[in-house]
Order: sequence, then structure tokens, then C-alpha cells
Amino acid sequence: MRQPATIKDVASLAGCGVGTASRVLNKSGPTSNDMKKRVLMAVEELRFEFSEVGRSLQSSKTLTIGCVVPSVANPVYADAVQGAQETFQSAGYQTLLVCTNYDPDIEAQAIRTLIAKQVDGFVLTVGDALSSEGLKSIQRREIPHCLLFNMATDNEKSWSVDDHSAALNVVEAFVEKGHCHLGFLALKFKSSDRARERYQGFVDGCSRYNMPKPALLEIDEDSHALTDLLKEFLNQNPTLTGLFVSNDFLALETIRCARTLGLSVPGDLSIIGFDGIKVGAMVEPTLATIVTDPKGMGSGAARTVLTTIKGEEAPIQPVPELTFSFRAGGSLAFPAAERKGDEKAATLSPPNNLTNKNLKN
Amino acid sequence: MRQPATIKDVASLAGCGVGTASRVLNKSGPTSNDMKKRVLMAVEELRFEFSEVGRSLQSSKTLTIGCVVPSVANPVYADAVQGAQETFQSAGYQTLLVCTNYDPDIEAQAIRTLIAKQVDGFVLTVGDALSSEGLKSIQRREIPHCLLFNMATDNEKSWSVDDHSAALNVVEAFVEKGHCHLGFLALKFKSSDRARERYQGFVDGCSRYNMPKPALLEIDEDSHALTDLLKEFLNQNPTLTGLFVSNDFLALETIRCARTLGLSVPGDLSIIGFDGIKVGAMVEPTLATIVTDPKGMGSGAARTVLTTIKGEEAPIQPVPELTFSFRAGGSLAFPAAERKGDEKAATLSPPNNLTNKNLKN
DNA sequence: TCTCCCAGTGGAAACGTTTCCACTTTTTTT
DNA sequence: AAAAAAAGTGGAAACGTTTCCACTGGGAGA
Repeated sequence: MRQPATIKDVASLAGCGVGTASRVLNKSGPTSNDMKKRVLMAVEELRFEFSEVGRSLQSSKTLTIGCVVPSVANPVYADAVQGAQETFQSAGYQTLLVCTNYDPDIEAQAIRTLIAKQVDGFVLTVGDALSSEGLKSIQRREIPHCLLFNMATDNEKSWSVDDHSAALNVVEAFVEKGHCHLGFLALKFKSSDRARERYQGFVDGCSRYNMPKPALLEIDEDSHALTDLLKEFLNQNPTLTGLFVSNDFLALETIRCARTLGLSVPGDLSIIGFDGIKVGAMVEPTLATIVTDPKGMGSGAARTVLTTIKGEEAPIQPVPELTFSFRAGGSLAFPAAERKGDEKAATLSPPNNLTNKNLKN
Repeated sequence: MRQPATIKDVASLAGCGVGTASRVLNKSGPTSNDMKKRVLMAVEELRFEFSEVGRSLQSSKTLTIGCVVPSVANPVYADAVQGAQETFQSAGYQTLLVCTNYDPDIEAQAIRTLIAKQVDGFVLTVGDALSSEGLKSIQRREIPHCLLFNMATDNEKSWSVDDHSAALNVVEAFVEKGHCHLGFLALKFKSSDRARERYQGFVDGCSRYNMPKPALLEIDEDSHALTDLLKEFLNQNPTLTGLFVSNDFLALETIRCARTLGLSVPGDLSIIGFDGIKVGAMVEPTLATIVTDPKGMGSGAARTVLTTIKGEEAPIQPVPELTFSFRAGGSLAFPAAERKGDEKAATLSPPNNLTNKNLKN
């Protein structure tokens, strides 16, 4: 028991050749009933289990997939990993998980290691799909893979939210409620092509509705200083009534900070988040947000990889428009000035004569 | 490039034997500077990378750890996995992740597969540490491993929250605020030894303070029917003023349901959660809860496995008392009847003459 | 000058599989 | 009854690596 039994042990205990033992256990060739019985008994006796390592060496398949994401502490990625893992699991593949912490060096290093481990495929979220060294290695070796939450390019499949369209939707939601000066609050703006895409969509949306270019508040960490930063930001943008926050946690935090500043949400400031985490619907006010389906995305990317491995060249493509939906919530409403006054101001072409009020310094 | 280069290719391009090439690349023996140069050039030229599969077969080490948890959709496990993964990563190990969805069959099957893949160790949360088939296999083969969030037994190391003590703490927190009839709301009570342990601690705590045995409300899923169940539960326990909820998400959901029923939290019902998720501190009222450190637990379990692998028999043991802490929050307060009336009732030996009020049917 | 030692090297064996080929025995076909 | 086909079997080769052993030279010590 100390040393696990090998197929040779099984063969010699069953009194047959290794080839025969292999054929019995894999049902990969003709075998007599007698032999079957003897081999199976030997397996039982020795508690034999195949070594996948030996198998992999011979078949050059590992039944293992590399899954590279920034961090599973972020529930969006956690859900995606969950979806991918489940899908791979039911297809008989195991998932080798690496978290990069948004660090391109760790990302590159991790991918090298996974390649050395001969994974059969990859599902990965890279920092920047165009420059990622790791992604290039994967492409060069033609290892089946699918991006997740990265922008698709000409030659890359990707399951991801259509950030640009989603941001447009957010603008529309604000406009419907009569907002005409918006802001964008983002975390880790630099290191993520997704965040940039989202911002671009937001800018485009604002310009489409003849609004001023949205004010941008960029923060480094989930910083404790958010309250102060927010205060300064709002002072610099006194007419701003709506804020698009790049993820729901940050949005909840922002609501808390706004309260600390004596502002009411949505009375003084409307907020729309991004991701659609469950708690967003449990809190008061409920959070208006873009709902996405990270688990579905992870599962989809996994299916794409699986079909690529099988050589079936028709993976199910995500339809961009269905990658998200808008969820209304109490954090979005008509600006206070509107409510008291002319409801008609809440039209699609903003009157541009509204100003923000009572931002108590 | 189609077929990755092997060390043989490197050797023949460098004009040396495979042994020499191996020695150069692993610095595992004497080599001349000339050879070093030639081998390194050949590696560059062929873009050679070691196959870990071949290596593993030879060394019977895979530098891979199996990590088995119920689900990473649950942020507690996600954080734990994150911690474990980081720790393993920096020690040069990769993490093979499996989610069991709380299903003992999947658990057993997954562990078998991981054993076949020859993982060097395991970090795992099993449904029931005493009966888990998978755990038995691991023990039988003497594979280094450490439990996570399971109760430690005589011969098993485990990093986990001291659920029993934590539940006692919760009772004390309620008692300090003058509550004298408590309830316990749990999810998946059956399949988890942790939940049972927590309940036991709660029961013990109540009896210690001469309170009636706590009422138990057990639900199957994150059920939509919670509002109705809660209503019925509170009707059946009219004197109940404090509810201990087995996780923070469920606690937030419970607060929402209570509101739907026209009850105020904490006015009519005080609530204490479990886990200490971040949003708990962002919402209104903030959630009183037991704060735990899942990431630290995951990392700790990983360190235990690593030291076991190295044969160092002195893994850092978690100190039970430091596995959790109580965080005060707005969801816990003096019962409404108390507030209006006699503050002195809030003592350690409850007067037993208090009754619950205004539970509007 | 003769040993002896050691740096440097090549190559075979081993790790645990599967697959292929060759061989024997049985069954089917004529 | 003979020939052909099929079923059943054993064993070697291959997968990519490391490690061990054996062999060469050359330099140091006698």
C-alpha cells in the first residue's frame, strides 16, 4: 500500500501481460471473460488506480484545463470560475486555477507553467489581450483556448460582456430619468481593457445625447479615502446628478460615502452600478445596475474550449446584446430639482438649463 | 513548432547527450562553459520548455495540489481558495480546483480523480469529515493534506472557525443587549458538520444563560418562501427577539423579509449573522456578525500541507479563540420593549417575564 | 614518470501507460 | 476437412524526463 500498484503489478497478479490488463481496464480490445475476471480481482486486491501521469505521457493529453483569472476574491470571477469548472468537470476535465492579482508578470509566468504542465486548453482573463505575453505563447503553440471578459479580436474567441453597449444603456437609463450631467467612477482603470471600453461607451452615450463629456473619477484601491475624493469630485462638478460606478461593491460603498457627506441617494445623487451582484437587490435603496451572468460566461468559454479541443469548429457564440441587462433600482431616480419642478424636463433631449443644488459642502 | 521540442532535440542540436543537456538546464551536475552556452542557445532556438509530465513520471512529484470545496460561488470558500492558491503559487505549486456542490458523490469521485492525477497534497472541505469516502482514500494513501472548515479530529489537522465558541459569543452578544428568547436560522443544516456545531454552541450558550432552548428554523434553499416561513416562525415564537442567522447573505435577506412583514430591524427583531462579508458593513443598518478570515484559513491550510510535504512535522496551528471575532452592527440592539421600559432588564440573568409585542400577523 | 582523482561527458534504465505487432488458439466459412 | 477469419494474448516500443554508471582526459601529487 505504501507504493501504489501499477498495471504491471495487476498483470502479474492476474497472470497475464500488461497489454491484456490494459485492454480489460480500458475495454480497448478483445478479452476473454476469464481474463476480465482475474484482472478485475487483481485490481480490487491491489486497490489499483491508473496513474494519469503515465497516461498523459503516452497520450499527450492531460484532461486538464488552465484557468487564469485576476482573483477569485472578486465574485464576478469566482462565479465565472464556478461555471467553467462545472462545465469542464462534466466533460471529464479538471481545472488548474491561477489568480494573477492583475499582475502581468505573474500572468505570464503562470501561463508558462501551465503550458509546461501540458494543459489541454485555457480559459483566461488577461490584463490586456493585445499585449499579453502569455496569450502570445498560447497562440504560438496553438493550444485551444478562449478568452473571458476580454474584448474579442479578429482571431480570438471571447466570452465577455459587451461593455460598450452596456455603458450606452446606462446613459439611456440616466437620460430617461432626466439626468443631464453624468460622472464615471472607476477602479483599476489603467490595467483593464474592459474598464476602458466601458468608459468609452459611456462617453459615446453622453455625446449622443448632447451631454457634456462625463466627469471621470479614478481611484486606485478600494480606498478609505473615497469619501474625501467623492466630496472633492462633486464640488468640482456641481451640476452632476448621476454617477456610473464600475462595480456594484464600489457602488454600495459610494452610496455609503454619499450618506456620510449628507447627501441622499437617489435624491441628490443617482447611482448605477455594474455586475448585478445579489446583495444589490437586498439593500435599501436597491441598486440600479447592469446585470451580467458571469457564471454563464465562464461556462460558455469552457464550452468553446471543449469544442475547439474536439476539433468541432462551431462553438456557440455569445450574442453581444444578450450579455447583460439593465436592472432598475431605488438608487436611480429623477434628480431632486426635477421632482419638485417640471416633470417634462425628463425627456431624451436634455434642456441643459438644469443645475445641481444643495451639494452641501 | 507544431510539435514542441524535447530535451533530445535540444541535445542533438547542441551536439551533446541528453544527460548533459539535463544537467545544464537543472544545474544538477558539472558542465563546461562551452556546453552551457551551446545548450542554452539550442533552447532559445527551439523555444524548448520542459514537459512537466515527463518530469512528474520520473520524480513522482507533480507540484500540484488538489483543492476541494463545495462552491466558489460562496465568497467564504472563494476567499479561502484565493488564500490557498496564493500560498501554493508562491511555493511553486499549482492548484487543481474542484467544486462539489455539497454532493458527497461528486466529492468522492473528484478526490479519486485527483489521486489518479497524483497530486502532491490536498486542501479540502468535505461534507462530513467522519464519513467521507474521499478523505478515507487520502488517509489510506498517506497523501499530505489538511482540512478546511471541517472539525479537527484526533488524527486530522484542520483550519477552521471554532463554530462552537463563536456561537457562544453570539449568545453573549444577545444577552448583553437584554434578549432572552433567541432563534437560529440555518441553511443546509443536514449536510454540514459546521452548521451542526454552530447550532450546538448556540444551544449550549442559551442553556448557560438559563434561556429557553432556541427555536430552530431550517430552510432548504435560499428559498423565495423565506418571507412566509419567517412569518410563521415568528408567530409560533411570539416572545422571540433575537435571531442568529447562519450566514451573512441569508441574514441580509432575512432583514429584507422582516421589513416586508412590517417589522423593524433591530426594533422588533435583532439579527446577528455569520462570516463577516464586506457588504455587511456597507448596508443600513450595518450587520452585526461574527467576522471570520477565510482567506487566512485557506492560506493556513495550504501552509500546513506544504510543511507536511516537506516532512517538517511542525505546522503552525490555528488558535481556536482567534479564528473569529464579533463585529457590532446596527442590526443588533435592545429589544423595543426594553428600550421603552426598564434598561436594567438587560442583565446576564434574564428576568423571563418579557414578551414580544407587535408581531403583526 | 607513474598514479590517482575529478571535471566533464554520453547513454542506458526507469518511471506507468497505451498501442502496435506477432503469435496462438478458436471459430467460421467453403 | 482444409482454409480463412476472428478472438485472444504477450511483449516491445514509445512518450519526456532524471539519474546512475561508465568512460575519457588532464592536472596534481608522489
